[in-house]
Amino acid sequence: MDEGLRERKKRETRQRIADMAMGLFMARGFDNVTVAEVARAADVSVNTVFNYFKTKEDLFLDRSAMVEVMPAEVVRERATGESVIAALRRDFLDALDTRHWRYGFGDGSDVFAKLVSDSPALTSAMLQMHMERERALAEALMEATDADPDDLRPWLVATQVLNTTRVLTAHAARRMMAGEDWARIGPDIREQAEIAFGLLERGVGDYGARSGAGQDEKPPSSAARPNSST
Amino acid sequence: MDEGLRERKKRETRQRIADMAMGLFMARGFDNVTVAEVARAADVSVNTVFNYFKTKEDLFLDRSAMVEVMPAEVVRERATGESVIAALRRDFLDALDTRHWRYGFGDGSDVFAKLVSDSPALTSAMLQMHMERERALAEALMEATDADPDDLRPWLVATQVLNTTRVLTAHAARRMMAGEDWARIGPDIREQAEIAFGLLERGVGDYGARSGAGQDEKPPSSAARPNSST
DNA sequence: TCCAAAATTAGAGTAGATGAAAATTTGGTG
DNA sequence: CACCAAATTTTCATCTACTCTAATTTTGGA
Repeated sequence: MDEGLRERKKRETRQRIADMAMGLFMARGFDNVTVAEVARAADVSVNTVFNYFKTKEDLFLDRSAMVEVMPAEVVRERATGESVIAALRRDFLDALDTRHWRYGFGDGSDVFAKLVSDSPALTSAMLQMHMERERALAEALMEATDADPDDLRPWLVATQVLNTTRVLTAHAARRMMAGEDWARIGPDIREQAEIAFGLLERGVGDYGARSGAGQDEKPPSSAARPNSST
Repeated sequence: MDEGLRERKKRETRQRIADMAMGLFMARGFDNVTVAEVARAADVSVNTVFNYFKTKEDLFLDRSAMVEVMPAEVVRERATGESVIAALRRDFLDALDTRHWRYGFGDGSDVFAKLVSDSPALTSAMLQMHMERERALAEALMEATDADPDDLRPWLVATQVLNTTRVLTAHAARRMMAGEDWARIGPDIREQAEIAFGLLERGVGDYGARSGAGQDEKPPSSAARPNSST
């Protein structure tokens, strides 16, 4: 009773389309595959494809769309006394250790990333998804802090933390795509993550301040200065 | 000798196309105007339009594309002893005072913003431009700090500061679009900008940390705590 | 068995974009 | 001035994503 034959067939059809699409995309790149080809491969009409997926990009993003709301969830479920940054850092480092795909650390994340970076359309779609994540996180932060609508801090914190993880993820992806071994990448990313979240928590400070002396090369000033909390 | 007749005509044609396009977009919205209409209005063929502008979006962004590199320039030309954040804050506040369009504070920026927010295609194009700005700023920061390619701090700082200004600008635009008077918006934005750049410089800290007491509402802790520098 | 709703398909059309080959315009030269 | 070669524009043809409407088929249940 839970799911009639009709519902099941629909789900199967949708899945078949998505699978065939992904297969073709992997083999030949997103832009080099037409929706018509996907339809043929899935043995349906083009209209049926667009019936299940609003755009061609959705064929690719289908699953990853579920990750969209996750940072917001992490914040909502954080422990008492845990700061927003602490919660998100914990989540990020956990994903790093377990090589979870929610931050692009999964095993096949490199081909995924290459597919995206090779296609302007997909890149654009990923950006939109990123904005959606920001919005969701900002809303969660507004709830969490009871901020009034004109307080921009939820939006600022949301964009800062999500762009931080985005930069970290992108860097990891770049190195994975270059064929580097995860045994080397993982620890490096962790190190960079500590720095990155440090910048977030304790601020950028006088990063890049020009002084007479040559302390510019790797400013240890702000990033490394532990001046508050924990 | 500086500019032959040929060059001048090209420039004029390009300008005529862009002007006609902008006029139509303003009047009827970006998505409701076809390239064919723009071509007819400018009295050229569709292919000529695409000869001058790679995409329809470029018809709209033409000029604003020049703003793309500006934050990077500001950093490159900052004074000795001035930190990156300080330089960009100075530039931002200056634009705020003078209502300069480079941060969307110009007089017609609201219609511009409305046009963008009403069109998914334009919104997407703006996001791409934002990423390009980030890349340019990150490169400038890499130069400025002599960072090696695997140091992510330039990228982190770049994305944080540019997204900060983006949030501030977006908020101003929203209120301008709502018809609010600049006399009210301007000072508010300045106030929010102080908070925002403060978060950047001194860090998010334990923003949103849940404690037993009810100090969550507007956490004065991190944002307001002057714990380092200047 | 048959009906009504749901799912799929067919068909026509729009818009952005690309490519190549004609046609026109332009700058310079004999 | 006449003419050539290069640059510019136009014309024409084509592709692809996507939309809409009207058949057509499939399905669940009476």
